[in-house]
Amino acid sequence: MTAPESRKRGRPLSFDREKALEQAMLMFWQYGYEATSVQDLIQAMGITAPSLYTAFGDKEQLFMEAIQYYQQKDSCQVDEIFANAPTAKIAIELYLHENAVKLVQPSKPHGCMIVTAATNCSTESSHVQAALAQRRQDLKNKIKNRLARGITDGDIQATQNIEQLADFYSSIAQGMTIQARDGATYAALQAITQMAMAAWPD
Amino acid sequence: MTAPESRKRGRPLSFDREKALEQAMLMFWQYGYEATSVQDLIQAMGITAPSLYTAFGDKEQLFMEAIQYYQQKDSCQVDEIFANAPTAKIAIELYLHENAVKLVQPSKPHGCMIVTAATNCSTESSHVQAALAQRRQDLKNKIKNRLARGITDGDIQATQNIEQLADFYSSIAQGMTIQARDGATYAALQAITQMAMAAWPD
DNA sequence: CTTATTTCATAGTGATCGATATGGATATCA
DNA sequence: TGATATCCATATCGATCACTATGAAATAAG
Repeated sequence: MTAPESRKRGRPLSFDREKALEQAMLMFWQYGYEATSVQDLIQAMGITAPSLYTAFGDKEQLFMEAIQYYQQKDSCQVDEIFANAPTAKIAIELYLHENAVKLVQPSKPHGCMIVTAATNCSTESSHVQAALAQRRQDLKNKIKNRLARGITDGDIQATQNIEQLADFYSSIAQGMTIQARDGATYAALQAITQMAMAAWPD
Repeated sequence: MTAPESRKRGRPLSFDREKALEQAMLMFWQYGYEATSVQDLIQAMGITAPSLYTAFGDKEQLFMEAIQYYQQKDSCQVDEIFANAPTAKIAIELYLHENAVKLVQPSKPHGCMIVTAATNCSTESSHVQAALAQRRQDLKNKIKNRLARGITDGDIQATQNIEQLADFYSSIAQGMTIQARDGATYAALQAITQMAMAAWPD
């Protein structure tokens, strides 16, 4: 019962779709959604405008795919980190450390794309802005859930306000992004991580 | 030796320049430099395009004036806070508290304009971006100087790394800005402040 | 008054924005 | 082979971008 080898009918793509997507991601990552023009994109991707629109829909759909690609390739694998960490405190610390690594990758834009790629938006692309805000909320929820597991596991006291803790540590990650954008080194980001962990309520 | 009462010659301005500047600031604050069009500006300011260009130069000069106006009217008066605080720790705590107030003013855009107004910029306005980065650096230097005074005053141990402390607390302030943009309440921001102060090295 | 100076309102500048119509080129299918 | 499907290249769409040329209106100086 194997599915038929349904190969596509017409003329095949003359470019590597994933490589083109990666180039688009790098542009959006560095300049943000609106400040990156379609002209900029097709130049970086090495294709023509009609090719972009047939392969990716429009600028917004391309951006959404770029965001997805970014989360898969260039951001923290937070699910994995949280699942494997033995305690909530170690989970947060490992996350912040890994975050610091991702924020200052050599020959990549600095900072987190989810935080920076759609801060300045006109009303026409407010739903793009909202989509990124949702992803930031998703991360905060993941942090909160990991802290809740810490209470279940017994490594966090049940009296702790995990909502406030989640707010604090997601705020830390976001502050590190601005610092990275402004030229902070990996060492400086790790120092911020270290200080943030000093605020942990033991 | 008083200067002569040099009144301007031609037709006087038919609008309140400061009120127009304030409206422009609000637009830039909310949407950022590039995403705010001149059309948006003149509509909010209630003037025509030629009036804008005569009174403020061009879009970039208007933005720079708006930034200055923002720092005078709607951001923390950090110099005053730092000068009057008895210790470095109290100085930082008062600053973060006051920052939280400014980040979620009712009927004003949330978050700090210096952090958010030029994150997504094309290469053409990279110097606008650089100007805001410089102001963020200025703030970090002020924090560092206040911490250095703490060592002089004897309320911080001389062994403390004030560079790292300044990085951390400016990172906190910037993280709070993103939280405010994403809908954090005043109480939530104060909780972040409280946790950040728990990291203070006593 | 006349003259000089500055602002105002109308209208429109070239450039760039995101997106596409058209038709030829290249592939699979029968 | 012919029919069908998809992609590529050229050229261009209307809308919007920041900005301004033109001339009338409003003030001060002489």
